[in-house]
Amino acid sequence: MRLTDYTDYTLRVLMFCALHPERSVTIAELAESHKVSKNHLMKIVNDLARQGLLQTTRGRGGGLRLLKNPADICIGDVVRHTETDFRLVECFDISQNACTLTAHCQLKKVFKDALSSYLAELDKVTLADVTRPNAASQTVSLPAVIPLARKAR
Amino acid sequence: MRLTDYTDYTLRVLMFCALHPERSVTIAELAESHKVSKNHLMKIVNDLARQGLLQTTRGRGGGLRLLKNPADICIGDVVRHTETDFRLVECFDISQNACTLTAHCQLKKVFKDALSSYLAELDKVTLADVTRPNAASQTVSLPAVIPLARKAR
DNA sequence: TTAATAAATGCATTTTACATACATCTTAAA
DNA sequence: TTTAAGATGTATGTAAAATGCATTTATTAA
Repeated sequence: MRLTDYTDYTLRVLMFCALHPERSVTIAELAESHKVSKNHLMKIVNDLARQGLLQTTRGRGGGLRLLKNPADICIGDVVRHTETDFRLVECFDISQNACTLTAHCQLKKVFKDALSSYLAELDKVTLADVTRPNAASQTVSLPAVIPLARKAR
Repeated sequence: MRLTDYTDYTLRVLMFCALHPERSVTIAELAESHKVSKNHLMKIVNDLARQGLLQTTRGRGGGLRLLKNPADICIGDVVRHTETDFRLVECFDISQNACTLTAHCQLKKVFKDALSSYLAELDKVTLADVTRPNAASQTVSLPAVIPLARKAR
């Protein structure tokens, strides 16, 4: 039960862009900064662009920019997109349901509820929350009255 | 983000035993009934025995028996034992922390809270709840006044 | 006291998802 | 028209999980 690096990196790409709203960020820069395969990041960036979260520009001087306000990007939604396999117990997958306790099996619901609860927690948080300069343990999404760090280094 | 089959089977072993409290259940029987590798079940049963959840008896007439009341076995605890890798984002693992946004990174807490919320949901449910004859969507643990199905088939 | 049955254990192999690497193409700007 | 950037597709590597196999140990019934 763990998230993929893909999800991890996706969040980092978004965070990095959110922290540098005044300029274009390149994949090479991200790869360097996070010690990650450039190729892997390519796919991540591409997916984010298809989702409409990032604007990408090719060619010299190109790079990435956030297309949405960080306060409008919810962590739960990002994770829903990047994590493809939420299968929890076999009964979840009706096509290969081999559970012989079907009549009694309430496991489905139990894990479904747990997953909902997990995602609901992530839904409380936005990209703005996790990139806001450390106001320790302030994770609940507030109206974005606190300005984002600009030109922060 | 998915649970392992190991966890899945573990729960099924426990459920099967809970549904047949009057007799010993064998691994062969479980393997047959659930179409699962006997070898895999061996390890699962062994782990459960070490945890004190199952009593195992070798030799002719041997098999498995639950050592606890199903109402006292909480699904959350079972999952905590079987799922070993709860790593969610890299920052979780301090030893290889390569996050360069450390000052800003509140991701850790976010995912930690989500995981807590997930497990808390599972903690609400016991083995008795999920083996009780289908009183649909009755998943909250009640005092075990409702007798378990006996000699049920 | 031996044969049969069942679990325990250790090691080997297979499978699969994920991660990474490589090659080529397209786009845009200097 | 060259250079810098992303886009895309394919191939390869890798590690965890799942499965399989062989041997050992314990128990009981004949």
